[in-house]
Amino acid sequence: MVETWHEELRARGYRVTPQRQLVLEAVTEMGHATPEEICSRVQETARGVNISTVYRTLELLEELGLVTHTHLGHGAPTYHLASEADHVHLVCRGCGEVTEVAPDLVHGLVSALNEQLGFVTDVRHLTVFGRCRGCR
Amino acid sequence: MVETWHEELRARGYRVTPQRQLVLEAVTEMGHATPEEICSRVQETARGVNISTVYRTLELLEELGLVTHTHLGHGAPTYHLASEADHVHLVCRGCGEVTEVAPDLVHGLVSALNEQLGFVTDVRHLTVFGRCRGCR
DNA sequence: GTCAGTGCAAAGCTTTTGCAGAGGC
DNA sequence: GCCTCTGCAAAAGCTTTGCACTGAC
Repeated sequence: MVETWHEELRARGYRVTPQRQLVLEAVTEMGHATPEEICSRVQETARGVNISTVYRTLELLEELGLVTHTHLGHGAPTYHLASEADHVHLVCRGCGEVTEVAPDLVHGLVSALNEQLGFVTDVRHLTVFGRCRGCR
Repeated sequence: MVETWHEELRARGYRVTPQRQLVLEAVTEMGHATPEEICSRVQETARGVNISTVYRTLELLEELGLVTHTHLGHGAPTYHLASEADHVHLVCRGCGEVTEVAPDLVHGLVSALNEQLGFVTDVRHLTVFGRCRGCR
C-alpha cells in the first residue's frame, strides 16, 4: 500500500507536496487529532508549515477518502485515518475521556434507520455523549 | 406549570428579567434554533437585546435544566427545551435537513452501552449523520 | 439602596479567503 | 514554463469578557 495515494492525487490533477505527506503522516501516527495538534506535529519536522495549509490539506485528504473527521464536543473536530477500522466514539461529559467502541453495537440502530426511513448512517461520524462508569 | 422557574431563579439568587423570559419563550416556540436565530426572534419583541445576553441567558437556562443544546454539524449549536420529549437528530449530509426520530430507535444501543460498558447515554445530545432517502 | 443583569465594544479562538511568490510536474 | 500549492495577512464566524450603567428585588 506504499504511496498509492500519490497516483490518486496526480490522476486528479493534484500535486504531491511535502506538506501533504507530512499531514497524512501526522494523522496516521496521532489517531485522533485536531487541526491545531496536527499542525504542531507537522511543524516539528517542517517549521514553516502554516495552519491554513493544514486546513486545506485535511479538506483535500477527506475529499480523497483518506481521512475522516468527527465532532467530539464544542470545540475543534478531530481527524483520523479513514482506513482505520470503523468505530463509534463515546465521549464522557464527566472526565472528557473519548472511547472507541466496535460499530456492531450500533448495528441495530443503523438497520432500523435504513429500513424505516431510508436513512443511510455514516457510522464513522457517530459520537455518543454521556457518562462513563467512573463518572456517574 | 405556570412560571415555576421564576421561583427556581429567585431561590438561587438569580433575577427574573424580560430578556430571560423572552429567550425562554423563543426557544419554546422555535424548537431548534441557534443563538443567532434566537436573538433575532427576541429582537422582534425587544429591539435592544444583545447577542451576548442571549449567550449568557442560554448558559443559565441550560444550567437550570430548562434547555439543552446539540451540535448539528460544523457551525453553531442549536437549543431546544429540555422538557420536550427526548429525541434523536438525524442530519443529512446531502440536503442538510434535520429530522427528529423517536428515542426508542436507539434503545438497543443505549442498553448495550450501559450493560457492556457502564456508559450512560445522553440521548438528547445524540446526532446521527448520514444521507436521507432523497439524497442517496 | 444593593448587587445581579444588561448593552456595548473589544478581544479571543477557530476557520476561511485573497494574493503574490514558490515549486511540483 | 505552466499552473497548483503555499505562506502570510487579513477577514469572517462564533463566543466570551470587561466595564459602566440599568433595573429587579
